[in-house]
Amino acid sequence: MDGRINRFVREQEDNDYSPEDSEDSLPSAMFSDSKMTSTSSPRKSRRALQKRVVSVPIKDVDGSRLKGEVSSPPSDSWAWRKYGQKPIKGSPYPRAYYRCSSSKGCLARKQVERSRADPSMLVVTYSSEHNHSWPALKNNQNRNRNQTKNPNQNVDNNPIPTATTTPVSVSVSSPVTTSNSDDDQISTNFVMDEEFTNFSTFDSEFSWFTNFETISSTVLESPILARDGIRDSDIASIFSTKEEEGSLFADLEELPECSLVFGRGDIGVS
DNA sequence: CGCGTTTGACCTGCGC
DNA sequence: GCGCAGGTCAAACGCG
Repeated sequence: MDGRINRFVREQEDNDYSPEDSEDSLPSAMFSDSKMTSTSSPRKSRRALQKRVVSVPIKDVDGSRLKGEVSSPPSDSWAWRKYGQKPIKGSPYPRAYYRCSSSKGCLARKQVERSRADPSMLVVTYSSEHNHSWPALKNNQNRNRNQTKNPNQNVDNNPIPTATTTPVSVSVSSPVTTSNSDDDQISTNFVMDEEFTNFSTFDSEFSWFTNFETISSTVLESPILARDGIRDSDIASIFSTKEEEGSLFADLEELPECSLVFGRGDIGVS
């Protein structure tokens, strides 16, 4: 992985979920209530589930390891344990299911699959939130072990971030997408990436996390905004959603020193 | 030994 | 009510 790739993040709040606003690679059924939780956990309405959908370029993932299956999931700061994989109807690519293993009892989960619209992209859907703070070193050690275990396995690589300055774009999105296809949305993302803003970020895997954090607190995709242009007021209104999103992945706010770097605006990272 | 992945079976929601 | 499809469980196994 070269890590210097833009990662296109979309955030959705299922409160406003409608089938049209999902990835076409994410069948509507996945957003409705299902056995998302174990028998020991209260079952939520599928529509009540919060999730974040992230598109991640996988150009750095060599095809030999793919063999049509889900490639390595985008790394973030957490340890994830794969607990299932399913072929998805209509998609040549299976979907992999991960749960957070950074902390016992953490309900955070994510799904990883390749985008049907753009096989060079991975679509990662996060649901639930971490109920713990920054992963313990123990997990980093385990993850490091995983990296060397078997390169063909779907494991998270979670390197200690090295700070570099990389232009990273953030897509802007409204919770309800007007586009009907991934292609539309992705192309919109690219437009926005060029025009909107740059963020300093970490190199390698951590750029992904930076985007995640940034999106969490700021910007959503918006095909409408993308077409009509963005004003400061628009951005400000989008930024104002930070508090509303605070409950989801709230622990991301509890980052260690690196969280300063994740902030918006002019960030100098040497 | 602890943690990971793999994979088939099972459970559940949803559409018809 | 039934069948399908997505999501999860859990046993088996691998790795260091």
